[in-house]
Amino acid sequence: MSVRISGETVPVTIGAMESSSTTPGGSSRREATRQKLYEAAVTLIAEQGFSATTVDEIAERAGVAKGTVYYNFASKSVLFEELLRHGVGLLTASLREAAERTAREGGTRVDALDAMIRAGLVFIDRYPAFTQLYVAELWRTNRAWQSTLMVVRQEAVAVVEGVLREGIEGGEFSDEIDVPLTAAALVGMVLVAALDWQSFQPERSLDDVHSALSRLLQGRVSGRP
Amino acid sequence: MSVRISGETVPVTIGAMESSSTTPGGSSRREATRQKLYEAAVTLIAEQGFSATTVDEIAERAGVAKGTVYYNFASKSVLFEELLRHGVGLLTASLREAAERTAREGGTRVDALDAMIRAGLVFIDRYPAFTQLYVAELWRTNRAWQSTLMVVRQEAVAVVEGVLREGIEGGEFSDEIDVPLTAAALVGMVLVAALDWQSFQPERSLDDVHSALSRLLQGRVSGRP
DNA sequence: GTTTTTGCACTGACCAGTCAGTTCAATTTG
DNA sequence: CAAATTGAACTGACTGGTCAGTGCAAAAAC
Repeated sequence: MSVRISGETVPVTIGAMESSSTTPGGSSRREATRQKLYEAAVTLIAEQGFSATTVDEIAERAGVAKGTVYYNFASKSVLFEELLRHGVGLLTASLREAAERTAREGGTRVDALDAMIRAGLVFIDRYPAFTQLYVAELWRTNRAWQSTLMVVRQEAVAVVEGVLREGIEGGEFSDEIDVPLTAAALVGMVLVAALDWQSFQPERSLDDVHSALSRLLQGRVSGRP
Repeated sequence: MSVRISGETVPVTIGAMESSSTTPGGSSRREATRQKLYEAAVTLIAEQGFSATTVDEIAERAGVAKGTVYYNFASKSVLFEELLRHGVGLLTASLREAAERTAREGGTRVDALDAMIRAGLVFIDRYPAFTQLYVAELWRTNRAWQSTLMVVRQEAVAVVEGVLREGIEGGEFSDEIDVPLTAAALVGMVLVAALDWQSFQPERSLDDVHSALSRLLQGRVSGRP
């Protein structure tokens, strides 16, 4: 069964619903297979892009039969969409944890931003392929998973925005800063610096990158150290 | 072959002209067709990605037959590669111009960076689709045009790095800043803030975005205005 | 005995690239 | 001038190949 919505034919899961996309519990065997498929898909799609990556390739790299892919995911797009949700979920949790830990330990909001920068770098260092793929898809229009991306992006950016707002309320930040734009700029700063680090100077340490970004955050670029 | 007219040596398009891919002169008809193809390709690829965009679509949107695409470009990849070169060339020229203008008018290096931020924003505002597509491809590995991208990226980033280095030499910037990383971070800041502006709050003015980024650059986030 | 996976043949849509033929503006010829 | 010629530019039907998704019987795992 399917329904036409704005020119796209969208499948409607009625009845059944077995495990559903959000994959809450499920048998651990199934979950392990899904995990293998995520891992295979993420690197292939990061390298080649979504359309250029075939389901056969994904199955082969995961060491699984093609039929298994379709047993676990309704389609190639759905696999990808769930992969996105999964990955950004990890990032958001990590950012939130960094902000909360800083607050708990009595740090300032600048400390919190700094901790989030580090958390972002650690994430990118650990999941470079995912980051790459996410950046490549985020600003595209007219794609099936567009709305998923927007929701998921907002979750992550909202964490940064939250810290900025708290800082303004507490008088730590100027109340003239533009919260959404500044948050986006900070995210971009970390994202692009980290991707460049990975791609073009992988020999640098995470601490190097972190301190360069800290300095920029704290306006210690112009003037003496 | 060439002809002298009023002291100038003017090339005359006679016969063959093979043309070659770099398209220096070429007949104006041909050049116009190429331009139409660039414009059609840039928006389609930005929306859908390279692999998901068909040559038929590009031809149709350009109002041209499919054969014409192959008459003008050796392949779909070559069309794309030349498009990349073309676009980044425009950006680099614009950044360089901003830096030079500031220097000529006696501005500081911070002024130069600020002018380059603005130039970047103006560029992205004018060519959002190109920017989007560039970001989506830049960090991919294993693609045919990988080397083109690296060269072309370095040209643009080098302009920023140049200004940073001059600022360090002149004592205006701390000599502890990490030039390549800071340049990448600055580019990322502008890129992501601008793309987010375009995608998620297009009603904001360029000046709004510019002043938010200026503030961040000058470390006026924490503390009073 | 139920769930999950396998292996593999098959289909129908789609698409990059080709090529024989057409158009047309500029040039040459009578 | 007009007719004939030239060749670059363009056309679009066609081809060979690829790939998402299907169907299913048998095996494996739990």
